[in-house]
Amino acid sequence: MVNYSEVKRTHTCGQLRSEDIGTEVRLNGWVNSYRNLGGLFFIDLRDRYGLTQVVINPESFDSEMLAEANRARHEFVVAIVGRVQARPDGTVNDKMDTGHIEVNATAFYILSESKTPPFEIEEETNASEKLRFEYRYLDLRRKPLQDRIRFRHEATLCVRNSLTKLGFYEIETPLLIRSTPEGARDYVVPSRVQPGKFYALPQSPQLFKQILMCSGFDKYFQIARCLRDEDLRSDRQPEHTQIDLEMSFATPPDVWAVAEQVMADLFKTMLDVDLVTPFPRVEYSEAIRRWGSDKPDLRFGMELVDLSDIVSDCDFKVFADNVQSGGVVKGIVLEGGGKLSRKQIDLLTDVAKANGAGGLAYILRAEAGDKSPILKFIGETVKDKLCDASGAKQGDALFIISDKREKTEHILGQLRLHLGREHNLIDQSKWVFLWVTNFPMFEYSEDSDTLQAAHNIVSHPMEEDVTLLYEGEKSDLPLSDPDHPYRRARAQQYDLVLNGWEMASGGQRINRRDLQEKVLEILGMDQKRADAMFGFLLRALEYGAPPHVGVAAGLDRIIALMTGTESIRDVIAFPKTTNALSLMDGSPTYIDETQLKELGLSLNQEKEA
RNA sequence: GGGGUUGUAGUUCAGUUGGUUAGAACGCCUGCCUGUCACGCAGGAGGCCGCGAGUUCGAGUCUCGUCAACCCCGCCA
Repeated sequence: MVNYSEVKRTHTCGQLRSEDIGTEVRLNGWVNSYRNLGGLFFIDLRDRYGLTQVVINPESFDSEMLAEANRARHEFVVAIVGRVQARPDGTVNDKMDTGHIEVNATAFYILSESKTPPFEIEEETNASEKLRFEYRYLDLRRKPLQDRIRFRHEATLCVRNSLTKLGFYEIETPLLIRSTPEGARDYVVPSRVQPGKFYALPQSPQLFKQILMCSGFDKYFQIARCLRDEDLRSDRQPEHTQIDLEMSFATPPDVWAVAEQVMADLFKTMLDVDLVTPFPRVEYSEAIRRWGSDKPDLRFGMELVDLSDIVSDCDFKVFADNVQSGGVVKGIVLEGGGKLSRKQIDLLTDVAKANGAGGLAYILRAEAGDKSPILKFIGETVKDKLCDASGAKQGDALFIISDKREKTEHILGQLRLHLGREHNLIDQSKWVFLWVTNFPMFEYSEDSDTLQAAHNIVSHPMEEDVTLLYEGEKSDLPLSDPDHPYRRARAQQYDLVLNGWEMASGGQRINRRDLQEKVLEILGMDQKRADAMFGFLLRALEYGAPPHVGVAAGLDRIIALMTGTESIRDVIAFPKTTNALSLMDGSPTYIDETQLKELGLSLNQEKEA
């Protein structure tokens, strides 16, 4: 057994260049590949910094050590001692950063053996995620993952630097907090010292950062872990990381400027991309109206066109009646879509139906003439008007949805995205940021006939809409009516959207107890319950709470977008599956009876054998 | 909670109408090979066809259930 301190590396595997020729070096690393030519023997040694070719010449090697070198296999950890030399003419490898040199080994030691890995450690693997998650330590050895983890570190550092320069303090908030079961489901942690009671893991540091504002910490930020017990997606993990920040004596434009500065620094530092600030801003209502989404992807056009007026008294009852009863008829135009086949149209209809549409009307403007299943109902005149109004020209396709306003816009928004992707209308090289502002305070839930916070219970109403919160209780309108005062109230609440992804969300917070209580009341929370749940915040608001405003940005999504991957699982070292399992450590697990007993818990469900 | 796709060698996949001994590539093992870098050549080992029932003379293939991975809807203030 070799004494490691004697063979510890002097250089990394990505370091050596032609200037180092002649230097005596020691390298440590993993055997990335080996090529035994029957005597002459090559090993590519890998570490996080790169690859270096080691050549082993039997003539300069004692037989014992040669046998050892022959024993080396993929992923063995080895140490070599040798001299850097130029590669012979014609054997330079331009694909490698270290391709002009090699290390001529004089000694070789196996530091740690490896079983045959379950999948090959190479740049592009086609191993399933299931297998990659189970052996995440091997998956993480692959260059794309190494690069993304490095990128994430540097990006996070950049964010810390930017915010520090802007005068923000990084302050940690607790992980064990009280459960406030509004919104997402909490992960809970039983207390041993207080049997029967539970902590919750934070869905975000929201309330604590507001308390910090009350404490006078002007400008706060945190790279904060947030936990939500909800179903997963490729862009959702049970634990994700937010760049969370809050500032006092400020208004939304102040926070936008900070967020824009952080993003601009980040994109300049990491990608050498110059972002144009300030980012465009659009009101929520306008975003919905024009793109059918509160997070529109503006890398392509295809805006929604309102066609209601044209069809309000046409002979096609489906359209006319819908408009008469308060619905809308809107459309989008696919340029060059006039030649879509029946089958393609059927698929689009499926997309529309999956999003709640009853059907999908269309007009195909082909050379042979306009084709449309509704032509016989609407007639030539109305058809021409529809085409004119929507800008559908010869060769284009116009898709039309007729339903209630919200539903119509939602369906077309989804259809727009689908078409954008399907027909490659999205310029992948673009970074299009957008602030969507003035979200509604409340959202109506049809299931329970109640209102819910559209984003967050602490959002301050638009100043001019505060009175609506007090008019609402006197209103005769049902909550289901979009004209109810509560539903007309807008919040000083905004999202930052990048390429159709919600990247950040924030708002002006309520800093008065009475207003906060009013909002909680509208959300159906009586004073007692509000006090039990949010009493600590309400009390803090009674002792001089400064006006404050903040934002939280999803770090995982930012890194995913910046590194060009669709899934945030690719930028998290140890992600969970869509069933919230960690395949590597096998969590979650059952726990011992003694552990349960200590916590005062019993299961009402039989354990598996 | 609902819908979809998938599950066969270590890995990625093929496997006909239900029919003899389930194939390929890569990886792995052995041998040969002194300038390879996707090294090459020759040979070899390797299978609970996810799991459990059922139909059938006979199931990788058909049916039902179940588990898991991924995708979509719901959900995610």
